[in-house]
Amino acid sequence: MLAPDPVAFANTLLTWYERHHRALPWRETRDPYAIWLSEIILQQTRVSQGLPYYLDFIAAYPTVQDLAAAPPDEVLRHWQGLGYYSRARNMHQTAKYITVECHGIFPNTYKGLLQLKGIGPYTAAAIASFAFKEKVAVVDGNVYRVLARVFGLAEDTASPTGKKAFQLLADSLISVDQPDTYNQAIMEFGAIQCTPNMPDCLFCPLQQGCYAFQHGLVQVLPHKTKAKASRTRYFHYLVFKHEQTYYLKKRTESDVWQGLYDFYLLPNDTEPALAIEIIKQELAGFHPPLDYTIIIEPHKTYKRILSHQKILAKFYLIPLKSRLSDEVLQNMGLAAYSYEEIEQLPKAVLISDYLQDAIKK
DNA sequence: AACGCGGGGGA
DNA sequence: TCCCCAGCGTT
Repeated sequence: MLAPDPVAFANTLLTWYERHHRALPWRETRDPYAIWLSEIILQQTRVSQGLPYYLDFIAAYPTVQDLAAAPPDEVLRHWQGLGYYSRARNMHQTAKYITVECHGIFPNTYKGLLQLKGIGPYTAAAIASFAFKEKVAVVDGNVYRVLARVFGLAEDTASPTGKKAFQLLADSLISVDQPDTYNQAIMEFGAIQCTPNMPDCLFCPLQQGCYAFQHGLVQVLPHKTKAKASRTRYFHYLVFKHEQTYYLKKRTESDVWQGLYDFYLLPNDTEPALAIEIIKQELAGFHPPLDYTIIIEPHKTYKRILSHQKILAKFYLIPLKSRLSDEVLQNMGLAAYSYEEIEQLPKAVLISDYLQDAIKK
């Protein structure tokens, strides 16, 4: 059984797309800014999860100039809950670059787009084709899957040589007349028809020419290297509270949730059994001495599963009888915030969950 | 080349 | 549980 020739392959996808595609707001525009935003949001993110964020973000920042002018914390606050926060930080940086250095004019070629921070091969191809009709093929997780199965391409999608092979094949297949719609079509086909598990092979228009289907390899392709096992981390938060204010800290280190706000965190990953002793030692070492009476030990452990680590967090509430001194705040990187101010700060879902429980009581 | 980076949903 | 998602930047 031969693989379909390029023209037949593209035409089959285009015909399928016409019938089955979803109506999505970023498909109704040629504005490179709106397309850029949608593509950044959809990196490693399902359409169903990203769509509400897209609508909120485009309403808050309708133009690249609006985004460029926004305060960083506010941008991250809109991104809150979506994860991979470097996407928002890089996007903000690039918005400022485009506004100032490019006078608000988007680079309009694949090569030019690739220079921008946060825009890699996939996103450059997506913007170049969708906004400017450049004939360059997108290669994302969907495309890997469709091409690996239909053409029997067994290269590892994670290796550089594998990536090259897929990009080469993808570029050889892209429609000359409709590169933009073709790119949409192959991704949509991967998302709806040629899914990771239980693809709908029975009613697939490419079934006859599909290498994987004909050879019983649908479950095997594409080849991927297994993800590393995740590690477990114990987070012990000291929640300093004075009257109606909490003391929070902006995360600046190279770690999860960079740029977001949380509480004072015990250094390293302290074993749960040792935590309370270490906390008492830390509190005893304050200059000037800390004005507190009790540490309220948590009964609950908050759990977050990230793709690469499992975080088990406990929050030790420390009600203060007087506010922390400026010296202590300086040393610990803390600042006081009212409930209303906290609501406006960008926070990881873990922190939002805790605050929800804590403030409700 | 390998690693780090979120959060959610489906099987 | 495990896998995967319209990937990218850093080391």
